[in-house]
Amino acid sequence: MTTCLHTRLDSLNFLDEDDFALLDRLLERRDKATPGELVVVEMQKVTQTRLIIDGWAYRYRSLANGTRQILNFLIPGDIISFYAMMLPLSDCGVEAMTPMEFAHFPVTDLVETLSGSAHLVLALSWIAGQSERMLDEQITRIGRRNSKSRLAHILVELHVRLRNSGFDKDQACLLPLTQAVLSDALGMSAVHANRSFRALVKDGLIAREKSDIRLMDVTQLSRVADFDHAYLEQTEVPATTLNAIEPKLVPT
Amino acid sequence: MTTCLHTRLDSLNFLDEDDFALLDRLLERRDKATPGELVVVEMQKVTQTRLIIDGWAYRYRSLANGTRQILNFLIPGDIISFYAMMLPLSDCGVEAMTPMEFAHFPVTDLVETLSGSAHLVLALSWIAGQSERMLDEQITRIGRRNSKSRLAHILVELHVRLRNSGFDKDQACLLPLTQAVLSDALGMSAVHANRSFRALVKDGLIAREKSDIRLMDVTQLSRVADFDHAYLEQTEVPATTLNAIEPKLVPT
DNA sequence: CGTCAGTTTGAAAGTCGTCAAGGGCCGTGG
DNA sequence: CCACGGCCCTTGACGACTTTCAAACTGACG
Repeated sequence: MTTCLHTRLDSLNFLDEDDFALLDRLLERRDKATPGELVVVEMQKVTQTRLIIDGWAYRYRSLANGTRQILNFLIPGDIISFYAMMLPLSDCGVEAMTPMEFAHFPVTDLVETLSGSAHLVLALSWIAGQSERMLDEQITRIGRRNSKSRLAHILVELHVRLRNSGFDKDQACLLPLTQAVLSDALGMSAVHANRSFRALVKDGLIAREKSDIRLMDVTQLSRVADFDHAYLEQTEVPATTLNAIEPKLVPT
Repeated sequence: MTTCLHTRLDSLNFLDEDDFALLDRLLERRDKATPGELVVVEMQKVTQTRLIIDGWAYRYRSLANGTRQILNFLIPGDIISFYAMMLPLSDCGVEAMTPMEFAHFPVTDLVETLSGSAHLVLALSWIAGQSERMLDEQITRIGRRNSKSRLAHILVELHVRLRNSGFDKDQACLLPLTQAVLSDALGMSAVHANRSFRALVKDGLIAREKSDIRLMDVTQLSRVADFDHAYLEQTEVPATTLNAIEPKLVPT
């Protein structure tokens, strides 16, 4: 049962069979969610961490004025409520966008598993570090890009993330995003999101396919978005870091 | 030598003397930076992790169009380049805003220290989790708040963070921020930042003090900002999480 | 065939950025 | 002591970008 998480972690090239065995045991219990379902409720206690096997969700925050901000999108291979072990009260909600399947486990199991393998600590820290970079990019996108390039940018990011999780070029060009969802993610009104959307359609860069979006020309989209691939690069963890933990695993 | 990090971690109530001893050994080597100095350069290899002892900095990204986005502010007790152990190429720069002092250590020392204490792993994960929440809030701020409440909001956040790091009420009301810096952090033009600033001054909520900002009425500012204190709360790590690692430390 | 969610469009109003010019404070050097 | 430059703040006018409101359109589905 190879998941998208396996695909991402494989590229790190340092996890051995034992690590994957520990991981697999953690991922045994499965669950499902339907579109619109709240996987995590805002301001509520969270005791489970989840790994997305299939389907899309988003993490969001509601504001007092009735609007909401989507913080980021969650796709297969992403972890939900990773920090729940330290911060059990969720500051944001998670809503399923498509039918979903995920593995779930109590946070205590996660802690136990992590204390069993320094390799896994590193691997999940690497995932956490990548998510932080995506938040950085989300901030930059909303803060300093105009609406058209904002839209192009997030589409390219999602495409690249899908590719990194093992989807083929074609699959990674079909995104289950409505314009209302995009507007909440990009910090703009739905009407304006539509206008930016239309502009990209007119340029032949994207197209609507039912209620999905198809990327027609990723290269050109990257250019419009001024997209810098570096922040999502599947960089290797440096050997020096790995050496620093080996002595603890195999005491001489 | 009690640092602001100690103050923050003390409130967690689960680190023992040995943990602090390990930590202190990590923090022995010190260094300084002057205002405007680049502590971390964008797109360059990072081999050191730092802990801010004193002074302010910000983390930022430059864009191709010549603008930049400040991602977050770094104050005493904050860690710089925590993820450098897994992602050695920095995706953002860090610039000193005031004279700074920090502890610095090679990332390998950090990895070694962490593999020596599961408690410290949790403690630093807790710090990392908090920073992620602040990034969430930064996204929400820029995406879904108007300029006046955006400004009020970040000022209150910085105030609360300073209090959490051990500064007294008065110290935590004097922030070394120029309007140009604020505008880059809030995703607006310097001119517009000034207008929002003036509006808050006129209401008597803030005042300029040389090139610093003084908060005159934090309560009222919180109201204007629609500030929700929950995301910065110094929550305790749940006992169940702590229990989950104990067996590994003291095998029966 | 009606409903519903999602999309599309226009017009008017509001927010925000750009350009340009001027002011205050402070440290340096004459 | 004063002049000068540099950095930061301030303000007005104008134009660009974005939101809001309102109405209509489309395709999927029972």
